[in-house]
Order: sequence, then C-alpha cells, then structure tokens
Amino acid sequence: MNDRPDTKTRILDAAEKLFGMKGFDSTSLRDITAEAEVNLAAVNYHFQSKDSLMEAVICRRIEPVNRRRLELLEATGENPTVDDILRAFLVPVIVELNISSVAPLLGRALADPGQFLERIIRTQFAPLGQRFAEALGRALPDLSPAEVVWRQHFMVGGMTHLLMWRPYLKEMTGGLCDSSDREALLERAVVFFGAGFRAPSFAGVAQEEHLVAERN
Amino acid sequence: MNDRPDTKTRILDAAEKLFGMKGFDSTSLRDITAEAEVNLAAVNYHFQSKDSLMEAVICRRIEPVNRRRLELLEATGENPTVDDILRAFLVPVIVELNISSVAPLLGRALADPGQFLERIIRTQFAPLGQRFAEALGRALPDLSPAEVVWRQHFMVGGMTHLLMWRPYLKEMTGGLCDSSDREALLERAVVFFGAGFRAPSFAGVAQEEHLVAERN
DNA sequence: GTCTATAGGTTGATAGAC
DNA sequence: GTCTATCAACCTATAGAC
Repeated sequence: MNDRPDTKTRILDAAEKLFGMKGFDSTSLRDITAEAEVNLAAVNYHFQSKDSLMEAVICRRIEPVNRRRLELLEATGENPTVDDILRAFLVPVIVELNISSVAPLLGRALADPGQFLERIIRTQFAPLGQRFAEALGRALPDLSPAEVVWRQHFMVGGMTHLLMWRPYLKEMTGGLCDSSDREALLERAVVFFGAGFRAPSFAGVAQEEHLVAERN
Repeated sequence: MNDRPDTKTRILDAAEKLFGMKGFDSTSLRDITAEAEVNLAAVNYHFQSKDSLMEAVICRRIEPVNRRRLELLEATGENPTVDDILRAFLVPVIVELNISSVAPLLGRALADPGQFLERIIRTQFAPLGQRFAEALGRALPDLSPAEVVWRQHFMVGGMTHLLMWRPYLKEMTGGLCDSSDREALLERAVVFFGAGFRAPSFAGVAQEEHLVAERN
C-alpha cells in the first residue's frame, strides 16, 4: 500500500495540475518538480524538454477523450438526432472526466492560440471536429456547411469556458451555479446548444447561399 | 503628419498587440519595448510594474466596451426582447471593435482564471453580468435565475472563443468560415445564442426548482 | 534512474547620468 | 522623460557522480 506512482507519472500529474491552474508559461519546471516531489533533472530525463512535457501532459488526456467521443458518436447509429451528437461530444468531458485537474488543462489547451498547441489542435482536434461537423450537417440538412462549423465553434467555446471556469464558478456566482451535478450540467448544455443548432439560419446567410447557388 | 504617439501610448499599443498574440506571461517587457521602439526603462517609468501595465492595457479597452454595452442595454427600452439584449452585449465587441488587436486581448483576459485578472473580472465584469442577467431574466420569466446565469456563461464562452480564434479561423476551416463580415457574424451569434436562451428548461432542473419551492 | 552542481540565458526592476 | 548600465532572481537544460 501507499504505492507511490513512478516518477514519470508523478511529473505528469503535477504538471497537469499546475498547467491547468496557472497556465503553461507561468508554470516553471521547478514548480512542477516541487509539487511532484521529484528531482528537477528527472523532467529532462523522462521528457526531453518542457515543450515535450506539455505535449505529453495534454495528449495523455485528450486522446482518450476524443477516442471516446468517436465511440459514442458511432454508437448513435444511422440517423442520430442533434442531441445525440451533442451528447457524444460533451459526455466525455462533462460527465466522464472524473479527475478534477483535467478540465482546466483541456480548457487552456483549447483557449491558447499561437501556443505550440497549434500542432496538437491540428492533429487531435481538426479530424474530430470534421467528423462531428459531418454528423451535425446530416442531422441539420437546412444549414449550410459553413453555418454548421460556425455553430460548432460557438459550442466549443461555451464548453471550453465551462471547463476552465468550473472550479471558480460557484464562488463567482455567489453559490447560484453549482457544477457538482454533472448530469444536470450536461442536460443544461445539451438543451442550450441543441436549441442553438436547430435554429433556422438568419435571412442574410440564406441570401448569401442563394447568391452563391445562383452563380453556379 | 507622421505624428508619432507619445511613449506611453506606444507602450500600451505594443503590449496590447503582443499580450493578445502570445499571452501575458509569454510576453516580456523587452518584447514590448522592441515592438514599441521605446526604451526598456520607459515601461517602469510610465507604469510601475508589468502587472500594472497589464491592468492598464486591459482596462483601456474593457471600460469603453462595457460602458457601451450598458448604454445599448438602456436604449432597448422597457421590455426588450432576448435578441435586443444579446445585441446590446455583443455589438460592442463583434461589430464596433475596429482595432484588430483588441479582440484577442479581451479574449485572453476572459480565458485566464487564476491570473491577477480575477480582480478586473470582479470589478469590470461582475456588475455588468448582473445587469444583463437581470434583463435576460425579465425577458425569460420561465427560467430560474440560476438557469439564466448558466446560459449567460455558455454565451460568454462562445463569444470569448470567437474573439480569440477569429484571426486564425479562416485558415483553420479551409476558408469555410470568413469572419470579415461583422454584421453577419453578429446575426449568426444572435440567432444561435438567442435560440439557446429561449429553449425551455429541461425536466431535471424544473424538478429541482419545484423541490426547493416546496421546501419553503 | 536519481541526484548535485552548474552552465548559459532571460527576466523584471532600478540607479543614476543627461 | 529618456537613456545606459547593471543587479539579483529566475529560468531551462545538461554534464557527470552515484
């Protein structure tokens, strides 16, 4: 008992927590090794550099989440509803993620353009986003492909913000918003974003589309 | 002609651009003075510290935006619709903000909990959020106060994400999402978030509210 | 694999001449 | 107000003993 995880895992755990709390650049390797109670040099032994560590920390969590999303998406069958698709996307992060430090980390990973994260986003998120956009497009045949992607962008933003502010939300709202009930949180999100996706395109866009169609 | 702004303004402009692009901690004072073409010591002369500079940079932009939001909110009259209220909130950042470097900056300010920004959020955003939550609550009498704040949180997240990723969006989506037409962007957002706000509360929440009401 | 020691660079901030 | 010069603290990364 009291089997302390190996050094590599301890570093990943500590980095995950601190990166999520303070951000990537504000967290030094010394912060991490202090939190993990390991030697400073161990970081460069197990991971070559701070950048590699950041990538490892993020990928360890993002990969299973995104795999699970695709799994749930396939499980929705032939003609899923919008809500089915949204659930496949949101359940792995809102309901199934039970390590509290992961949510802020993923939030930051999605909220920091320009970071080296661009590569991760391209490899880990772009293909996933495309699969979900296709599914949503089939469920919403009246929306143009661009409109689907725009709305997806809005939803990802809302979810990202939720992941990142969840630890502070209850205090910030004076106890009004309690995020401990994950199932309720999921339903709230599905209701809100589902209604957004199902809303008809506004006239201006319809006109644009019409013009484009006329030109062909 | 060629009237170069004074040093203080040049520093604010450069810091705004770089903070928005790279984040607060990743931007050094030397980066800023190089971009502004001023002397390093000028930063500590005009602003006492890097933290003060960060605060000044953010407040210079947030204050007029939030003032304008309240102005537009009051202009909606006695019984504004949900869309009216959303427009009052979104127009100042999506349509009227015509300095391209400001959007990413505000996005980062909203996407970085734990930063010293907590104070700014408390002083600059909390009162504003409350005013808008009240207006939305009156326009949506079937929603509980908590539900209104949750949905507001989703919307702020979507807007924040939009502000931050706008410069990269067109390239990321292969040209599918063009954010140069601000009026269209505003309408897209109003349609999406408006529908989300107007969606009925899901059953689980209604039950909760009922139980709370019964207890009193 | 884990440690100490340290190299080599960058950071924020300031003192003091002009 | 603006500059040069500099400090002390911090950083990442590595070399080499155990």
